Amino acid sequence: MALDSRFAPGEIEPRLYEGWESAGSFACDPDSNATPFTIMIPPPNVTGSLHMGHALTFTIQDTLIRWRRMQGRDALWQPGTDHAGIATQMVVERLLAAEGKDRREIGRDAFVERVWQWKAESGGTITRQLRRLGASLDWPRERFTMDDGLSAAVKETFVKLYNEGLIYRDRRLVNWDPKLQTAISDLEVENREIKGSLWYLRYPIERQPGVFVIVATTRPETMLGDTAVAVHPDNPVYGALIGKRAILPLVGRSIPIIADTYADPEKGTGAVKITPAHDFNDFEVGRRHDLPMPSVLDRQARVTLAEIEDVMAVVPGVADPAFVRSLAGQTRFAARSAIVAELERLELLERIEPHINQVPHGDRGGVPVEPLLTTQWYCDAGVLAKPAIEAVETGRTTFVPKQWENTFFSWMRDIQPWCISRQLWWGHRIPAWYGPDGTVFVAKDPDGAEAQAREHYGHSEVLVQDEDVLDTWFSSGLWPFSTLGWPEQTRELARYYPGDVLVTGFDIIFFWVARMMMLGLHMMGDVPFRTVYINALVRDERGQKMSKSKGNAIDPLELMDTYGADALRFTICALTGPGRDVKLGASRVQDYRGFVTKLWNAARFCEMNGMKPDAGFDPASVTLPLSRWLLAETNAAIREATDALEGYRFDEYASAGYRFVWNTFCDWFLEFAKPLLVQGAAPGDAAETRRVGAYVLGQILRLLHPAIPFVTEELWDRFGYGEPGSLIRTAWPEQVAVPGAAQARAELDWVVRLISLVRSVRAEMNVPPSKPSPILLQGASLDLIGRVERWMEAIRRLARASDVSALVGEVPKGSAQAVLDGATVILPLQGLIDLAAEAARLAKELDKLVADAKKTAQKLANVDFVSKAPEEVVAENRERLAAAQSEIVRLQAALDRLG
RNA sequence: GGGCGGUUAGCUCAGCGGUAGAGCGUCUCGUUUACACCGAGAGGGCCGGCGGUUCGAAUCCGUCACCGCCCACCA
Repeated sequence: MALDSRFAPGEIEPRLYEGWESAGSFACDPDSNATPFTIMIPPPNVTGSLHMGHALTFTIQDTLIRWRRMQGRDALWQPGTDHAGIATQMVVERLLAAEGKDRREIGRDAFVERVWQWKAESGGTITRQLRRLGASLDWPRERFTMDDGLSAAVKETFVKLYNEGLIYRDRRLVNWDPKLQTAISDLEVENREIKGSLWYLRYPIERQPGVFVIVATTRPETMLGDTAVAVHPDNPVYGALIGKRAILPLVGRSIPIIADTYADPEKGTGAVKITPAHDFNDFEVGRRHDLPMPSVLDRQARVTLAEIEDVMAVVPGVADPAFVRSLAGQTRFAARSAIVAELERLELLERIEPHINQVPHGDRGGVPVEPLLTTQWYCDAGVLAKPAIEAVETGRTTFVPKQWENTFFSWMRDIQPWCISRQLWWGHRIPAWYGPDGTVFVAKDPDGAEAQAREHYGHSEVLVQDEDVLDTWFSSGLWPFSTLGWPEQTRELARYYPGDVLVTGFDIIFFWVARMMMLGLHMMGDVPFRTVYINALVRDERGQKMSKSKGNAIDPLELMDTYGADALRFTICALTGPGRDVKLGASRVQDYRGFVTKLWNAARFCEMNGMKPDAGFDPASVTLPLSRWLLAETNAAIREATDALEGYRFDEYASAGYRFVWNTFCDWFLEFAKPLLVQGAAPGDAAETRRVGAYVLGQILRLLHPAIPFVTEELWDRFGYGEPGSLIRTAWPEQVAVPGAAQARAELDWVVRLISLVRSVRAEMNVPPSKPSPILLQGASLDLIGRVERWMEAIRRLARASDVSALVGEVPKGSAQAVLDGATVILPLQGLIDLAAEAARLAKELDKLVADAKKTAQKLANVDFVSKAPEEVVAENRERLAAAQSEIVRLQAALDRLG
């Protein structure tokens, strides 16, 4: 069965994954008695393909779920994808455009059909890629936010919230994306800094020729819809104008000059134009003063004059309706230029200042958002937020790291009504129907709506369903329970809700986490998950956010092809500390690929030396110090790894595994084992070493399986630790009782330090490895001499020693010397070392020790320290001083001998 | 404008009251029963600045300086 000289992820990984999947190894078991452990996948967009952020979050989730599964929990990692309304609709619209078609041409039903068709053909990309990563999702349970069950959950929720008055229709200003021609929520708006201008406009005061009120604006094109100028009631400059009227230039409309505290005397000129239909603040001012709210931009953000036509008037030198009419149908940008030019011509442009402002853009469409007055469906998030806030305050749900709770609170405590309707075709169509007179009937299906209508009208009526669909996040918000069968009361729902951990990025705390909390608490009466682990954001090697447009995105699939999924996964674990972001480049993955190779080669060595799994192995039965030491170290590694995972410290988990495999198992255990395994070694020792080596390798494979499932499973199978493919379901390692552990550790620790010391001296003195030297110990106890006897062979090999013995007689001339605990270590190397260099080396060591001793002595001479510091700290310093002093004596003697 | 992070070895980051750590890189040496995707060794840091608390501060508090992020209606 000899292992190949290299681990070949390309062929091994897919084979193992198929094995696990077909064996049902990822499945939860609702019938089991085990405690459930549930992670709901944040459903990736069905249009998506795996990017580095996915690789990170899903690696972490898979590591957690595999670990808990090994701990014997009934683990459910619920898979699925999101229909992603806008994103998916855009993808299919682009396809249509390539065929020269438009969705309006083919009609709603045909378009939706087309999207389903697209989903059937291309929607599996992301799930295939998740498999490639090794994600152990319970695939037969895969759900889609638009499938029948989840659609039923959406309708159920909508109807309930509507009946409770928590969903309602309202006509107000909404963020409108003119490119996609749909309303979007506050969260879908991102501010971009744009270098623009601040235009100062002169609005003539009525019947006072030559008198103007000057207003500053960043959006001169909206002036067509101005219905007032506001000044602060205490404004010293413009206060006198309150109550008078101004003439709106170009339009000729007479508008009042009103007093409103919104107008800040410090900003602009202190007087502000009010355009209620195109600015959120102005809308509020308009409501307070009962102003008209004409829209002057349509759904494509082109100028429309229908609502101001009747107020336009010719005012020579100020207003010219003919000019205004020429703007109709122009884009807001064209209209801006035209209006500014015209105002300048009329000498109504006071001045222009350069100005940097934050311009709201739609995050999908990428064009500036236009506040527009429309009727939309809203969800009363304020009411739903209260229990969600309380749940986090009382710790029913906790965030890791905890600081993210502040982010959650700050948004939830100031939450705005959530606009849930979208003017799209792809999504959950709003279950509302309208009668001929506009009466609204909300029901789960048309029959329900008709029944309501019959009751309302006393006879049947033709009803028309609302054209709009729901915000994608409405259905995602139900994900933690809709995927479990709700509104049906399934046993899965009873068993797996609430989930244990939600793993996600901070960027969707508002979009998704908050909505799940609100809807989960309201619909299910309990939080959707106990813990929210906010994972790091992936950045490139220079710390820049990865994005396609910047061209700095690293493709995880490419990395997996080159280095294997395990290397990528281990890298992610190793870099995922408690901080905020992870800088990841190909070179890091290459580095950690070395670890996978190291493990593979260590296993090869074990195999070559006949280390075979033995189910009957009893760790308590070992007698060799090496075995006992290794088992004690294994215990420590198990504790560290388990603690790290408990605390979501994936970096510490990875580093505990890394250190144990590389520094403990390979660097020392295998090296110490070599002399025990050669021909001629004591057969009993060889047998025990093989057994303990095989046992610990097995523990290593278990310990690392959650992070690097493929290479560990492959080795597990090849060695025959269990049935092929069984590691994934094998118990997580527990610490074992090791007799004589403390003594064995003390002994091995000393041998390791002796070897390291000799190596260090030889290297510093440039002694060629081809020139072994004896090691003489001066002042060593009988106990130490005993150790030396036991470890003679290992010390010979690893420290390049020809022999090790107690010093008899004088120290040979020209020896290198060092101090280890109470003994002087002497390497007779006459002729091989430069005595001056050796003297310098010893002097340097001595200086260091003297400085250390002095510092410690000073500390101990400080009365405050001795009286106030804890007893053990004082004792520790006393020991430190004593040890240093004894070492100084020995080093000084060694230096004197060199003379 | 409000809030949150960060500033530790050349690079990437741990450590968060008891005399500075890791990985990678650098330099030197090395092919010895796995591994050169390797082994051995070495060098390298007034822990951003300034104050304070403490017997003791990289670690706690204050303050300043940069860097990054989130939120916000500033004409």
